[in-house]
Amino acid sequence: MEEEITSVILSGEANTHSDVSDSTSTTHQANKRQRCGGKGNSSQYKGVMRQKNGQWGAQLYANHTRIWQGTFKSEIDAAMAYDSAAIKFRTEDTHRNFPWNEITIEEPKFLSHYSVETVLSMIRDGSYQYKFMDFIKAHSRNTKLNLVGTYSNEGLICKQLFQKELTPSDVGKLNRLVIPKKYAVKYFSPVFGTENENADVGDRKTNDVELVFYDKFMRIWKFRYCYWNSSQSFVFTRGWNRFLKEKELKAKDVVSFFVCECRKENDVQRFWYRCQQIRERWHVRGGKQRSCWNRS
Amino acid sequence: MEEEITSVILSGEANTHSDVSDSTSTTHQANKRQRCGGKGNSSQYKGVMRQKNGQWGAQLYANHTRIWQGTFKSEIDAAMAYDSAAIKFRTEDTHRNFPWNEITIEEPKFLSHYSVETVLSMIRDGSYQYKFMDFIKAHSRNTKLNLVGTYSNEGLICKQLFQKELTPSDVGKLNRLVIPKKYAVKYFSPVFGTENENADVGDRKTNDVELVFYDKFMRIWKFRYCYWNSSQSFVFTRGWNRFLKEKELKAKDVVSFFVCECRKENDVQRFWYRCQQIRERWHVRGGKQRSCWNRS
DNA sequence: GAAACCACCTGTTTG
DNA sequence: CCAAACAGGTGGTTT
Repeated sequence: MEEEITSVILSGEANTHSDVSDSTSTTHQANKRQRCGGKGNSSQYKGVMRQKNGQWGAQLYANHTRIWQGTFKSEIDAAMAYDSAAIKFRTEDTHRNFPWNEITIEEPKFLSHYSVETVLSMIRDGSYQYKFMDFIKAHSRNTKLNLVGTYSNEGLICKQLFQKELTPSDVGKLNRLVIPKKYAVKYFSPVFGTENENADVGDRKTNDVELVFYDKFMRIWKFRYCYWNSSQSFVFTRGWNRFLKEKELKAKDVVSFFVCECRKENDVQRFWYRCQQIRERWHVRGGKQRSCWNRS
Repeated sequence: MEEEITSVILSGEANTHSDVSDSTSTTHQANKRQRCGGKGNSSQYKGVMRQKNGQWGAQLYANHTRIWQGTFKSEIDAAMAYDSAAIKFRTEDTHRNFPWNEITIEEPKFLSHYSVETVLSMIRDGSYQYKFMDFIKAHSRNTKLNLVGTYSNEGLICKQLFQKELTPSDVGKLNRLVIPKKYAVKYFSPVFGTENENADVGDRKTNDVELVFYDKFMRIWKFRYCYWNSSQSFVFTRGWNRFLKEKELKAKDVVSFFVCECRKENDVQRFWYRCQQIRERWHVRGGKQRSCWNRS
């Protein structure tokens, strides 16, 4: 029984029809506000603070100088940006927001290839995580990708929401995953801003959001989640193809979705979605599991 | 030589991308205005009058009470609605807009199954013709569908526009009939609203219209007629499959299109398209003909 | 120019 | 039985 854990963090951001730019754009609407123990503009993470516009800023001090890593829609993103910058600007044994794992342990080596200016630039424009993961992937070939199953998810409590066995269409060229309606309305309705049914405040309901996940390697995955009027179905579209390819998903693999809470030093709870794929291609007992989280 | 005459009336209505509702909706744009001898708000048909919005209303009086059958995009539809209601609300020998034929002769029996309220409701929401034709189909089984060829088309003068031998693709699963370009531009250009080439008046050219036909049984047929940029071809799409199945069309059957005028008591002319299918499946002299009309 | 993406479309299946 | 849902498609547009 082979098992692979892929942690994915999701953040929903609404796309308007007039804003279909790439996700690296900063013009997207902010995430849905969530009062997850927010005490003013503070954060549970070091170097992270709430911005007036609802996003999260990351900064650190080195040599009595404030170094700004930029603003992020996700508190997690900001905390990770802090960690990355801390490796470059401070010592490796400085305080971190996230414990070292089999991925981040490679980060100092990755960072050594770039100047501090380049690192800051990559962090700010959002390309950092992609490039770091490319680096990891390139090097994981040498280690035969045996990174699977070694993730320590202490402090993480996950509850499965639903799962789906992938159809040939889900893994085909249609670049879409059909989310069964009952689960979509049950778990993903809020991301459309339709949780408030009597939306008479001109809060134009959108049925087009981008869900941002991170896998267990903190690799970022973005799925466009939308509703197709014509077929009356809920789907993941943009980004799903890439996920299929990289994870080598096949028909009859099973994707499970979870919601998780992450407990840190204090008792602040963070809510996540998590998805997990169980490969059952040969109808034998063996399988392969991946999982991802999705922050609501 | 078997012959089947299928009369089809066409009305074009433009689809906008913001209006993809079903055709029973009343939100579609009105048909292209046509000055076919319209004297104010009058109609050549009894009980039919032009509405301010360009549609056609139908009403009749029974027991000194005005009974409103609703508004219709097609003058013909309104006239037929009057006829149907007249059967229910008046005597069967009252004045009719259309002479009794082998189809409408069954209409009193069909109507006897419903209350007057139900009949009016069906007429108004557009479901009447569908249900009546379902009734006719169900009963035509008993008569072995020998309704063909008995249609009297007095007052109807048809001129063939073109014809096409159906290709395997036309009758396959592609759900489209390719309209040869020379015929499309010659006879169907107006329905795209591109007859006015220098359309600088903001008259957004559309290449997506729904053509509504009625067959000889006054059964409704709707074809989406559009231009495919990728293949630079004019096609019937939505609705074509249903037509194929019901008419049991096969490759090498021939479809002919006509334009017809319908002369009534007065000399008002109505223009129609008419299409006709000639079955030549076995390469023998025998064939089967159907025809349909298309109102421009 | 290819691949991805998008907004539709439809025939089967099914609770 | 039938409307809803969805698996499996389309042409067109963007990247």
